Amino acid sequence: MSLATHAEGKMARGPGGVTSAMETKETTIGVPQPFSLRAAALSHGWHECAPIMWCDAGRCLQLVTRDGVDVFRVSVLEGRRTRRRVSLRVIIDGPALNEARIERFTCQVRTMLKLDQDLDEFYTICRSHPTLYVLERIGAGRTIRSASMTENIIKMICGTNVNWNQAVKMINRIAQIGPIFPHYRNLNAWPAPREILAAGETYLIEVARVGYRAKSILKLCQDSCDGTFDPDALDKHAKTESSDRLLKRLLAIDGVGPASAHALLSMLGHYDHLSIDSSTVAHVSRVHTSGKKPTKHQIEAIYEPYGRWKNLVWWFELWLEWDTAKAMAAEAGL
DNA sequence: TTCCAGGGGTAGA
DNA sequence: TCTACCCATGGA
Repeated sequence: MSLATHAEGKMARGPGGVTSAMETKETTIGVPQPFSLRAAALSHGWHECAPIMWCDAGRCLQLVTRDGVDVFRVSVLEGRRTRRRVSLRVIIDGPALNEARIERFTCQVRTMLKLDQDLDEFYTICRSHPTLYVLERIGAGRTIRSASMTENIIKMICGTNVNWNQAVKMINRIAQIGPIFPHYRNLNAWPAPREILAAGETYLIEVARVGYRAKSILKLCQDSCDGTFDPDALDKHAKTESSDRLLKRLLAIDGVGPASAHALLSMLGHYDHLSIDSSTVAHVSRVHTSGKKPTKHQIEAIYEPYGRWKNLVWWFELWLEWDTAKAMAAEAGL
């Protein structure tokens, strides 16, 4: 891991109002090809939701994150690209940047972009797929998530039964509960469960406008604080448990039903359960059933041949219909 | 005004 | 297990 560093003139406020010098440090992560940071960042709508941002002009993924009471900005850019590997530059701004913190934030980036997942088998499927064969050329195939599963679950609950723009507004208003990174547009890190609890049902309903979802969000935060349920332990379970076992854990969460649970399962790197929602039905109707509304069983049958990659196959079939994906395909000469 | 969106919970059959 | 209905919200 290479490391470059310099201290900036700015000061950051620490515990008890004590200030410490803002620093900037940079490290790199090597990613095997095929990989495009832009394709991963724009793989679905999470990049529109604080504290994650994508700057298309600068081709930069940004995250406001925290360690204890300190708040940091993490910027990720593509560096050197060879035939085999892409180098990612990870630039961290914040106070008291020691090795442990840099390692912690680098791990967050790896988790968000699922960089440790081997997609060779998925790309083999894509090569003989009528539309997905372009993914390898674009460098697409990885989907973005938030580093914390607590954050992913709350965002998923906000996305139920609303159009996406409305979900983004709910999520961004919840994010405003979190501590501010004062040196860059006053953006917030994602709030801890205890901070959401402190903001209370009044904030969630009257400010964040999450409606009936407030009770589910507060219960998740309460269970997390009590130690009754640790959402972030799901990442540990995902390494050893079957998808069915993980699914049971996810479905036990208030406000998480089959569609959300299957999407969350994908965030944990398990793609063997289809996330069937209104967009799935619309996509399958357009692409597979000649405009006829398909049943759940028909959708399952269509994607069954893709085995443990079925949810990733369906998602990227839909993704390739988006204008951003079409533009990336055009740039790749496809 | 009505419908619906990147659904979930619950009651009743 | 399946179906119907209700749940807040806000854009179209």
